[in-house]
Amino acid sequence: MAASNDDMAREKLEEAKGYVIETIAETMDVYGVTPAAGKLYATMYFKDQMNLDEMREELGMSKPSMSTSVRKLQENEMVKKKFQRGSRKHTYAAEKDFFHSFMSYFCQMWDREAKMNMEAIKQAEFELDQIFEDENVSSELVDEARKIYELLDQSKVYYRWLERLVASIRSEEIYEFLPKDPEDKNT
Amino acid sequence: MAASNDDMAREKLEEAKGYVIETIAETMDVYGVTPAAGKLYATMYFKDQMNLDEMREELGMSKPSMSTSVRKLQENEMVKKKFQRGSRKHTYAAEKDFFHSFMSYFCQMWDREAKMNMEAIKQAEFELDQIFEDENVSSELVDEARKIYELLDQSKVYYRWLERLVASIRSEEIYEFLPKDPEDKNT
DNA sequence: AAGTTTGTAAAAAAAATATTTAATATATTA
DNA sequence: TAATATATTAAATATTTTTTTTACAAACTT
Repeated sequence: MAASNDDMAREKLEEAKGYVIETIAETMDVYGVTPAAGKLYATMYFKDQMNLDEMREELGMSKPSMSTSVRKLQENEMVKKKFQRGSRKHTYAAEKDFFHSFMSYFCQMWDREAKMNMEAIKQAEFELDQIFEDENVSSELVDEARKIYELLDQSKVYYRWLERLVASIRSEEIYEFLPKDPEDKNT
Repeated sequence: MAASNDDMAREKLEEAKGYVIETIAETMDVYGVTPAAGKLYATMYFKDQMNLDEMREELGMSKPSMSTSVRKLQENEMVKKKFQRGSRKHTYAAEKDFFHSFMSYFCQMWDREAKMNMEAIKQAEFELDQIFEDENVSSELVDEARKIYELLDQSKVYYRWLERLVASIRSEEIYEFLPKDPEDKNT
């Protein structure tokens, strides 16, 4: 009868993992990954490490699909490659610290958003300045240009804020304002 | 010759807007919208308000496409419907405060992520507890279950943090730690 | 160095998503 | 209330994205 208890326990254990795997996979779109990559990460989350063949086996998908998914997850620093001698298979481990994944992904996104838009605004301001410098332009047009200029100027406040947000997350300063675990006196 | 100067100025003005429109559209994927919706928002950003026909005209797309895009943008609170009497056309205005869009979109996403995963973890814990309560389960299996339990317990720290982050953004407390505009003494 | 295993790139297929056309519903005005 | 204008839904089409199949390159082993 001991085996039967263990069988039931095993089933419950797998069910427990199943709930979480499914939900992580479902919410991984927040981190901009495909369903396959989401499912893969969620699966790896409960494993110590996996190689491409184990992934293919576990998810029932092709190896190149695992290869691309794992690469995408590496870009977001949600998966790390483990160097292990003795086997020629590459093995990978899921980053289990969600704070790290959060930082890596959103900082990357926001950085890109801020930099690209700041650059575009700079170009736009260059054009607008030429309008302001030309004394023969009608005042209606100058007013219109000034309105645009002010709109862009205002938006820079946001992009600069985004950049400071990114910096405070990367430096972990943000956790002084918003502690990871307010109960825990150690963090 | 005055007209010529105005023509040149007009061209520069449109070019200036063009740079910014293109880049906003390109970076709008951060806010999880389609290219069409991104382009639409970027276009509306420089307008006071628009109706569906003007959108279709401006972007050269179909009206239902504008209808769906505008609805998606409304979900993220990036566009608001303007009630105006006299015309039976609905008109819409872009939210020009990027802080508001940031809040609306990310809080929605993170809220969903935290709530769904917390719920899944609760279900998983229920299953695991049954294993712990059964004295006939082998110690190997109990250990395995305990490892999972601890992993999930640790992840709750992150989800709770996400919830507090969301709350601090919605309440605007975050701007006490990270002011919108550090130069400006008014905000 | 040859043979084998593993990983990735390129091309093709499949699936998912977005867009349009056509049809319908809703709302406004007369 | 009927006529008309506008918006939305549904079905079909097109496009994009994801996944797989196939082919190739790199790395390890003997």
